[in-house]
Amino acid sequence: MQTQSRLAVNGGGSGSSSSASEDEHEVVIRELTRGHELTAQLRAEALRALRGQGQAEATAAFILQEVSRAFTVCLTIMSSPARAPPSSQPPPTMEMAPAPALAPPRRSRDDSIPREQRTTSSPHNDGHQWRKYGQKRITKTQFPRCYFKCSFHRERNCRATKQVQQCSNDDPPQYVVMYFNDHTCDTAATSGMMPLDDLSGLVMARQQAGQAGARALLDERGVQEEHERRLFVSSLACVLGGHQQQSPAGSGTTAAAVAVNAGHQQEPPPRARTRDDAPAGVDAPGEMPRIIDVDVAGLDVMDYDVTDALCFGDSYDLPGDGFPFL
DNA sequence: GGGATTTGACCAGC
DNA sequence: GCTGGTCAAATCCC
Repeated sequence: MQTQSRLAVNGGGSGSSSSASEDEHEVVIRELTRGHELTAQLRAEALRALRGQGQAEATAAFILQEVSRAFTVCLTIMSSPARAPPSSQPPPTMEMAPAPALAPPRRSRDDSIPREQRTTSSPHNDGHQWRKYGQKRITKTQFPRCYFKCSFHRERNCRATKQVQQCSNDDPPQYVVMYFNDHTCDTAATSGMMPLDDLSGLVMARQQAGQAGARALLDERGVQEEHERRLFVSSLACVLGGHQQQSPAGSGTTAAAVAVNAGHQQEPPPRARTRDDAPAGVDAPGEMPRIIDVDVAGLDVMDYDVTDALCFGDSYDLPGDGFPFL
């Protein structure tokens, strides 16, 4: 995050006083808070103005949701103790530059503050691919906690992790999902030929309903989500390009959607590998800059920026309760 | 056979 | 020493 980086540089390397850093820190938090509030107001106004306009309404809602989410993430990071302005710490020197670690450092308990936390009945539906790497029974809790890493943890050195813990036996059961570290893989579920939901939910589902039931669930959801995914990509292309493209019966794809889908078929993403595979930091062959060739109105649409999250992110349930940050 | 999941062990913080 | 987070060998599944 650039703001963080600048602050870190200014606060440490310039030799400025700690009080100046504190002021700067407060200003950043205040401005972020104001930005968050204004975004909420803008969203209300936009949705009122675009009410009943279908795709435009959904797109505006999604974009503003993402803006709001960015503010939330920044505020969470800036408010965490780890980001507190230096007070009595000596100014860092050049020798304090991060040394190459021999082993990936474990997360200290001070860093155990999640960048995001939510309670949901569908912990799997967050638009990313996760791989379970552990499960632990936590004392004084009824249900075990499951630990997930981004599937691209090794390939792209993505440090994003999440923890999923069932918190109630309601129907449907509720899960507390905590997210740690941001995705650096720049990859959401759309990039994969994997099932369109990530596997964490299936893991939980398998534990509860048995594998046969989970497979049936996957098949059913896969068909439905594939259909909805195409509709969303189609809608996005229409909105961005100002085109009102007819959807062929049963297809629901546009030229842009076809381009997206064709691209993925030509370049199937590398599947998640085991620990025995390529060393970390080595990109898989065939990786390419992640710009989807959506040739509408001359726009290049970064896949995560819009299309991924629109198709698979939290806003997948648009326009219902998919706006937890507003 | 390859990849994902399970699960006991290990490690670090408190 | 206890607890939570992660590792990695074993196992499972397709």
